[in-house]
Amino acid sequence: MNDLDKLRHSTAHLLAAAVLELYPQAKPTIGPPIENGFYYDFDDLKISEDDLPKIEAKMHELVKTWDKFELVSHSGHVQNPYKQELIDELEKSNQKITYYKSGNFVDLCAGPHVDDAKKIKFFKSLKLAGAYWRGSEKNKMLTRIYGTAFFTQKELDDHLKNLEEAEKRDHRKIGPQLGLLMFHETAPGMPYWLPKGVTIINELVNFWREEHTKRGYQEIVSPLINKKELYQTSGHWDHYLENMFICETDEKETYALKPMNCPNAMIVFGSQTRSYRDLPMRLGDTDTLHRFERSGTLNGLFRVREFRQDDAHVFVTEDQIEEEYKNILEITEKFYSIFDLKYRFRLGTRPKKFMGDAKSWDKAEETLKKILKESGKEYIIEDEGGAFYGPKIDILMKDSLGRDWQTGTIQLDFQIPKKFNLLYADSDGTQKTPVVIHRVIYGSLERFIGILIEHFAGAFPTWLSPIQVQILPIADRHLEYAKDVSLKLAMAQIRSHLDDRQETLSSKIRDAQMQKIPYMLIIGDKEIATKTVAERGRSGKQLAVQPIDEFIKNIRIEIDNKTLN
RNA sequence: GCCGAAGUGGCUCAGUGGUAGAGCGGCUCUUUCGUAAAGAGUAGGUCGGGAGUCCGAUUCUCCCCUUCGGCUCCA
Repeated sequence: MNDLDKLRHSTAHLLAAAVLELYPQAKPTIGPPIENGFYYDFDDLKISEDDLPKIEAKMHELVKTWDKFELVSHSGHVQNPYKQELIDELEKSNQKITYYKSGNFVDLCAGPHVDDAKKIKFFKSLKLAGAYWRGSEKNKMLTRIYGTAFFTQKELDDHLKNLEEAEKRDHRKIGPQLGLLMFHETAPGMPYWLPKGVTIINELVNFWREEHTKRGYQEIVSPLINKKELYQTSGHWDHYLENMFICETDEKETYALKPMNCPNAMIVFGSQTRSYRDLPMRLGDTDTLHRFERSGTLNGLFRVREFRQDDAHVFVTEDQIEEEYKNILEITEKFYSIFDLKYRFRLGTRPKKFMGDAKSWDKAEETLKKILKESGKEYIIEDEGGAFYGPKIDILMKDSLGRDWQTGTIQLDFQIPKKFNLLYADSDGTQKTPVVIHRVIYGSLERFIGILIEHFAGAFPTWLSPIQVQILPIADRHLEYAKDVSLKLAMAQIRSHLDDRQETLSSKIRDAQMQKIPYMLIIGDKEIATKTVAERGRSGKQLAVQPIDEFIKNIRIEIDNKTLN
């Protein structure tokens, strides 16, 4: 444990001590340090966020009486079933049971702590939450208090300031402000994409389509509603029924709204006899999916019930797995570097509830590990984190608040092709089952756009910006020339908007600036006289006064190269 | 789904047991302006929905919906 973690863990003890002073009936459970802070969970503690300042004040008061963290041998907690459960487990596994005492507060604890309690000085309680005992939904829900601590006031202030700054990048705030999307209470978790948001979706999909066509991908569109038999065959009905939208009809058939594309891709592959010469067969699609996510999990664009993926199913022979994975990792690097996004990989291994035999799982996991090692990229392993049909490599990203989200995923599947009896004729004349690689690079377009909004704080690179150029005539007599400029931009397929309101130039600049439009073209007497436009960037910088054709030439290059700015 | 919190004009937010208020935005008029907000006037809200208590509820109570912070889950 590093020093900061020690400090935070010690602060968690102080928090528990303060809570017990104020609420003697509360039962402390556990209180570890975490990334950026610590928490402590209590049972029988009914408080609201308004009580946090009171607890914090008590902590400041108590810590004055604290000196050192002493290792003691006796228990301070009588009648605490949570602590007792931990003690019983430690005894069962013959582990040492230790307690730490500071002031009058004793806690079951493995340590370590800061050497001097006086170091606990710069801390803050942050928020209140519910959390299940030992992380299981079957257990009782406890009251969790989150807090953070630092060694200096400045570090604490900086951290709190960063949190505030991050909130300003929140896609749920910026997205609607920029007119990209909205939500309505009649469709929880299902975004309405407004014209500007659709522009971004289309640009992302166009880019996806171009890059994948080059690499031998073909595109399909398949039914959004299918009979439940399709999902019984794939195994999804058994594994994910509670997360599917079901459609009842007048007839006996039960249908379900498509929650993922794989079964339909299997149908397409199986619709004809296939040869090893057809492989790898790469079938992509961007169909709309619906998943009935639990209400409490919905979160802006990051967790939705309706979304589109930049999906593809690649049918390969076993020999082709490695090379195909490398191709996909190359695509991943291309797609993320173009936005300057930092990502890392996570390998998910065989889950408890899995399909197939353990041996082929082991083999598949070994293959993926080898590929990850060779990629040279940072990766972590999540035990039992695979899909029910195979191990997977996820792409992880952080949002503005530092929360982890999965975007892309590349999954290996030996099982579902078997379920669909997929076959191809091999070179030796025998029939074999293909392996499928399920892969998305953006992940869901919704989540990816959420990440992009926060990453760029709304100031998208020009190629993605819904409006690339705002034309600002200074007075009405400049309107006619401004319209000519507007037309020229349109001819060059540059998205522009002419601000023809009777407002001052400053006011128009302010509005364009707040909409994060990459370029403003200001048009007044001078520009008309010299047949030019005056360019202003959203950074506030005044750029060249130049002929419109020259501006178009430059911005065209920037757009075509997908330059970051 | 669970624990906790919030919901007042398009947006940001005041406010009260006696039938709602500001700024911005919108609209109209005036202004024709040179790099982040010109001036005046005007419209706009069944105070998230339903039920209850009360002479009277936006305000108090209960239920529901949506959203937010977490937990759990995530093909």
